Amino acid sequence: MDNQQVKDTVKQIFTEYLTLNGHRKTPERYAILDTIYSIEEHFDIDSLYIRMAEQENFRVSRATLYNTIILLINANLVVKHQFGNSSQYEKCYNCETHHHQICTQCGKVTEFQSEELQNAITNTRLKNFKLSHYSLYIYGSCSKCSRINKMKQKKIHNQKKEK
Amino acid sequence: MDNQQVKDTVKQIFTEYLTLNGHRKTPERYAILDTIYSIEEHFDIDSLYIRMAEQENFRVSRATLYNTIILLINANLVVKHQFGNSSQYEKCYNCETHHHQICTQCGKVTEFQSEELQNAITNTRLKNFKLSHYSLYIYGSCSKCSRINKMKQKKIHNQKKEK
DNA sequence: GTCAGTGCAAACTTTTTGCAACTAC
DNA sequence: GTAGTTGCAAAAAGTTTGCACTGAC
Repeated sequence: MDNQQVKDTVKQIFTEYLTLNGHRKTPERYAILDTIYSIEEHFDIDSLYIRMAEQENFRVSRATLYNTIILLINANLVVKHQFGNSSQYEKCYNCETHHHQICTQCGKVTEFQSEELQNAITNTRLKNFKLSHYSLYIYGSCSKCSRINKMKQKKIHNQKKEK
Repeated sequence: MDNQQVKDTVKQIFTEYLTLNGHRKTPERYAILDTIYSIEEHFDIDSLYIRMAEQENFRVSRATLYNTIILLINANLVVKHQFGNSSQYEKCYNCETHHHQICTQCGKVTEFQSEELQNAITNTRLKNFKLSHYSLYIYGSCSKCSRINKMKQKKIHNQKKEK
């Protein structure tokens, strides 16, 4: 499925969702959906706001962005993440399930896929709970920060030797 | 290990951490650690603040709570979670690893354990990344909200029949 | 005695809310 | 026409920061 096909499909899904729930089909809502499905990474409300204004030339208020994002989450077209200071969002239709690695030192977030993990999680039997989606955040040190740490430790080691 | 033993041990660990990193051993820091290890569930800064003031009779400023929590996270004695609006924290020494179920409708958070899942995650080979800890958040509907949803759907179904 | 740590208030950031104007239905 | 949406600005909520004072070392 190419990008335009995905955009058309999610537009359809969103339209159905809006109709079913008695919400109006405003140009703002479709413009926001379209922009989100042009973004490949995570984004927060502020960067979405700026992107829409600068790249798409479409001014919407932040309040509308917050409102619309909630609808999109309920329609299962967007997922919300909470690492760092502000909430991060991500399109989720037709996207591979992925997991997140978060470096606790530099804050860098990278993604990785693992079918095994995915299966292990979705096959877990949950008591009194109906799974809809999940987020796995793995915290630790990225290669860059690990290297810096090693160098620091070496430095301390050498200083002790000098004494 | 009973509760007091755990408290003593984490106090030791914290003392080591403070010494090693050239931080001072203030009464505030130990009072905060002690309070946190009296709390069984998740908590946020505000509820910790209130609990310390009301139950422990120990006034600390919120700023100090934020500062100290960072030290405790670095000392691996507390973990930070981010669901809902404010950051949630949790003691983590001598605690079973657990995973979180979050109801997307009522926001209720419950915990569950699964060794299989735990093993699947910790055994995952990560590229260029050194795991220190992780968080798994499973979103969906709790039994209560699932029941409400079913009733709603039934109602809609019946209404259609009437027409 | 010195400087890290604390308390307080102000500042800042992110998100929510109230209200008038607008527009999809 | 009407009620759901939008934009704006103000408010709220959570967190960080600057500064004077305190107390651990």
